[in-house]
Amino acid sequence: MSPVVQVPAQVSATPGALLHHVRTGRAKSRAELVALTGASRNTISNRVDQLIAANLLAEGGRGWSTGGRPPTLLQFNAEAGCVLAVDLGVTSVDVAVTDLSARVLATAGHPIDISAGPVAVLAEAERLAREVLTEAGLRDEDVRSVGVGVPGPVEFSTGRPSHPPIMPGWHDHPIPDAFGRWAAPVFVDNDVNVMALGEMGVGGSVQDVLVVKVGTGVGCGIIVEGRVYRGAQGSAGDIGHIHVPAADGRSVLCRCGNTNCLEALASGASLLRDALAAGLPVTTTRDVVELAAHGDGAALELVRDAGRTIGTVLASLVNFFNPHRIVVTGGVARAGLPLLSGIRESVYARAMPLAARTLDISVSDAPDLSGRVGAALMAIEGYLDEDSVREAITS
Amino acid sequence: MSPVVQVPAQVSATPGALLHHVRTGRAKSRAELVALTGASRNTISNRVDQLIAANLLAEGGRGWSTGGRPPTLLQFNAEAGCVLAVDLGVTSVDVAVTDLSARVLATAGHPIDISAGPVAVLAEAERLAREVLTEAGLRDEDVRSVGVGVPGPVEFSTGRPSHPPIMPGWHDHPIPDAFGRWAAPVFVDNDVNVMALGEMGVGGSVQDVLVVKVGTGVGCGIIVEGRVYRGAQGSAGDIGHIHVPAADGRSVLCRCGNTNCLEALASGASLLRDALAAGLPVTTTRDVVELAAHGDGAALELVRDAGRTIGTVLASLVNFFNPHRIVVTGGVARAGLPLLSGIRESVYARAMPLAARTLDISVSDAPDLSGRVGAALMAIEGYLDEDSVREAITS
DNA sequence: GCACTAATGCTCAGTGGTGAGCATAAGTCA
DNA sequence: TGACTTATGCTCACCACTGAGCATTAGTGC
Repeated sequence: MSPVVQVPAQVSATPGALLHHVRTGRAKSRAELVALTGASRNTISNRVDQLIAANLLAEGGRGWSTGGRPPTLLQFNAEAGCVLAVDLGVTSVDVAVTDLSARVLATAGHPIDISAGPVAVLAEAERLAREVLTEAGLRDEDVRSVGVGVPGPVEFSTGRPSHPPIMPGWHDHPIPDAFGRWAAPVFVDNDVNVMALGEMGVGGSVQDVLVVKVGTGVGCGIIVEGRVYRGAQGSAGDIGHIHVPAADGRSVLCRCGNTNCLEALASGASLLRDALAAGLPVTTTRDVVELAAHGDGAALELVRDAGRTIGTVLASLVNFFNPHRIVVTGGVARAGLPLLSGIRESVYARAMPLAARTLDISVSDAPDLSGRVGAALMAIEGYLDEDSVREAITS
Repeated sequence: MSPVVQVPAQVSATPGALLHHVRTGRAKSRAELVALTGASRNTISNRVDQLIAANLLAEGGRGWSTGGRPPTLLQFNAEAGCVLAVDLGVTSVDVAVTDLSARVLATAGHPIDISAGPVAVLAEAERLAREVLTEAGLRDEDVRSVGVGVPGPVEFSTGRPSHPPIMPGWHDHPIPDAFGRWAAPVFVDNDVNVMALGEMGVGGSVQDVLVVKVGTGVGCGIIVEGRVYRGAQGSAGDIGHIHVPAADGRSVLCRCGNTNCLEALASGASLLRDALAAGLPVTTTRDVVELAAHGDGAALELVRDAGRTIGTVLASLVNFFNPHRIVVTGGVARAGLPLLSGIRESVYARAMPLAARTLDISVSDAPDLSGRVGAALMAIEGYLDEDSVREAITS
């Protein structure tokens, strides 16, 4: 007898699922939805009608004929509302309004110090949110949900930070309350998880992906089969304090108290420290990255070296996790190729060929934006879940 | 507005799901199934009747009253058939027959050399399978499915090894065909994945677990939310060739051609090599493990040292993956505490406290058996899937 | 023994998805 | 233009699950 039969992967046909299939482009017409879900034409037709009545879907002309009547194309009505996306960083807060397909309609940012505490910082975030809404010509009632990324561990279900090491005073603070002005659900998560969503994009395929954020520190978002993986305590992806043997045998003290943590040797903070030590004319990490991007030899070598160090850790993780793809983002990722080539050098040298051969390592297209886009996607997914959609079509 | 509302985690109520809930002990009566699944009493009652008629469930007396009529207890009929479990090792093949709750009814093994090729080895496995069936007093028709664990990468859907490094001649060989005598589906997977299932047990909770096999080589089975994680090419968990800096700065050549791979420094093979170099009276890895288990100082220190080395790698993986639990199994795991304490020493010293604090690191209760039990569980899960159950109750 | 409660069985109307069948719309192909 | 094909709409018998209601069984507590 033959072994396992390939399961036809029966796809759900609930209203929310149908909407999702159209949004992600997996189906563009009623007929494709029938083929994809296996549900009857009747069911699909009725539900699509409901979704159109609820203004979530719209008919958009005719498609290409394949020998008979061409299908009526369906498209997601991304203008049926908007979401607020908040990217809380260590030194700045960035806010955007996007439509329901995460297209940025307006954005604004402001330098802050995260250690100023939640009240001051969140007040600034709320101010910026009102500002971008006005700029985009939207009203408070248009806001469907709010997504917030923060640089530390968060209890996702309550939206409260959980003993964040670099956010003094934020522990257990109810972040959602700051956005009470909008009668909308607020979703809060760690910034690397949020960025991981941003890098997956709207039609994020069902894949295993690592999103490495190289900013002031180093973190990693983990996507298992298209969904964020959080681990036992929600601290999965915390690779910044993995122990790394320094190439030259030196011992570097990390802010966590140990020596030779990954982010003590290769991060925005370490780049700045080493650049200053080398006498380069810089005052911020951004300066170092800019220098490297403009081809300054010393800065370039520093960035490439950081890449090599990160790559040694990623090589181990590639063997262990065997991802389809690794995306590098965060402030230092703006340096682009020098960082990437350093990472690739180490990974391809040290990871097993089977896992490394088809592995795609790339840098984010817009490292600055991925936090906001990810927060928007988180908010959109949260808004368009099964329950909300059901509610929308029955009311 | 409040953030995410806790989802009531609606549990499936299909026949296969009901069976699963009873098997795993999540529900013990019709009433509990109603409460667990949210389905109507009617539906549950009908389906349970069908499952009883199909001989998959049985009523087993009355439960404890909570003030009214006590529930009629349901139990899984584990004697409704048996499965064959085959554990293919590098130097031996072990076969067991188990009932449908993975209880071993009979088992047998035989030394082989995996490099003798698939035809000879699988013939021996088939012979042993017939032997254990006879010993357990079972007939060929009682066999519901077959599970096979092999020491190398496998394309799960076809049951064929995929360029296995230590199984010359096995590439693409259709292992299921060797068990054609039994009109039953054959499931084949990598031995660490199989062992991971074995360590999870029948009622495996929905958790994130790493199962580290320390045998001739070192491998790792990954359980994400209760299910085996395989990665992009199915090579996830291949931690044997992660690069490790040797504590004493020496450089050890691995069979893969690189230096200082984890399994070059800490594995059954390296233990034997180092024990021989130290002049210990041993000829196999098993001898070294026995010596350590009996308290020989030199062997003990070798094992503990291997544990420390493995622990350095696991410390990184704990930060990255944040598992609930790590289970150590395989031949070397029979050494028990010395290996475990070495691993714990490194992990607790180097992993982040948040992830390490509640982490449970333990050694398998029966390292020798976990391959067979895991193969049996894989076979049972494969047999009792939704489709098979549906077929069983309608025929 | 009696009131109460919980688990289960059975019936029946209501609801929603299925599949077949028929009709229609809007293309392609010869 | 006419035959064919595909996408979609609509109707209707059928079936499975639901939820309410009623009955029965087998415990607990007084």
